[in-house]
Amino acid sequence: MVERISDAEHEIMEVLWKQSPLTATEVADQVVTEKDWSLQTVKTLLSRLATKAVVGTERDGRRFLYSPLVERDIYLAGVSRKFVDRLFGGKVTPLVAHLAEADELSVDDIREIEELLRELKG
Amino acid sequence: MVERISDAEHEIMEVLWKQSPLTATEVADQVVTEKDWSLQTVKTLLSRLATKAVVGTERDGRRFLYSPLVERDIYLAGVSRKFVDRLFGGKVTPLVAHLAEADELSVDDIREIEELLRELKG
DNA sequence: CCTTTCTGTTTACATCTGTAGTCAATGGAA
DNA sequence: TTCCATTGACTACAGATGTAAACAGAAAGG
Repeated sequence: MVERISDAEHEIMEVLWKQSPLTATEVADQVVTEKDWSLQTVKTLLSRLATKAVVGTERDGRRFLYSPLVERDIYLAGVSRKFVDRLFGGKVTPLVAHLAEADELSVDDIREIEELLRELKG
Repeated sequence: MVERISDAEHEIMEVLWKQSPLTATEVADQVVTEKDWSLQTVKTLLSRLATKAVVGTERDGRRFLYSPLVERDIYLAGVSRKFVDRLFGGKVTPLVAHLAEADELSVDDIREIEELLRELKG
């Protein structure tokens, strides 16, 4: 069971999933292009993630190098599951239906998903 | 933009979406079959939802009748959108792919979704 | 050597959440 | 009329979260 990751923490994880290991400063540099957090904030988030054992630390002289300990896929799977369970009674179909009705699905999306499903069956 | 609804609040909303208007006690009775919350807790959650203008109140003598002010569909659409945006870069296909890979999709699910997509195109 | 600069650690603090307890008014039972 | 049960309002309080400042040790520059 992966520990819960908050929204802000998730931003940090995305950076590390894209590239790692990174120092706190490097993470901050990446993240700052999106959000406007101070270096301190990024450090706090990294500590919290380290405490949760979601990122690992490796000493490099006087500083740390941070890397994810949880794979993005594993994490996403868990989160998706919880999401679908909570809002759609565990069924994916209503979710897709919903996104479709809300015009969130383009024709291309539909084609893509159909293709995907075909592969799944094959 | 619908105000953020917390997990506990969402439970309450589900009850009201199923049936409304209801008194606090009635909501508590419904909800208690699932969760084990005290009446007080339910009342607090109802107040918070009322403050956020997500449920409306209508006086009925000395008590209130509560009803949702936000449609379930609208709410779900918003939440789904945010979810897909945040975790899958706004694309639904990766989400479906993900659920599929995690064996979350049964053959029946796949058939259902295909059917749904067919209708969408038609 | 002393001062500045990195970097992690500690502390802070407001807001949100989950989960109630308490209070005061009020309406119904006796 | 007196008292109890019901109901909303107010208060509480710990843990999570977002957002950081302050501090302390080390490294590097002068």
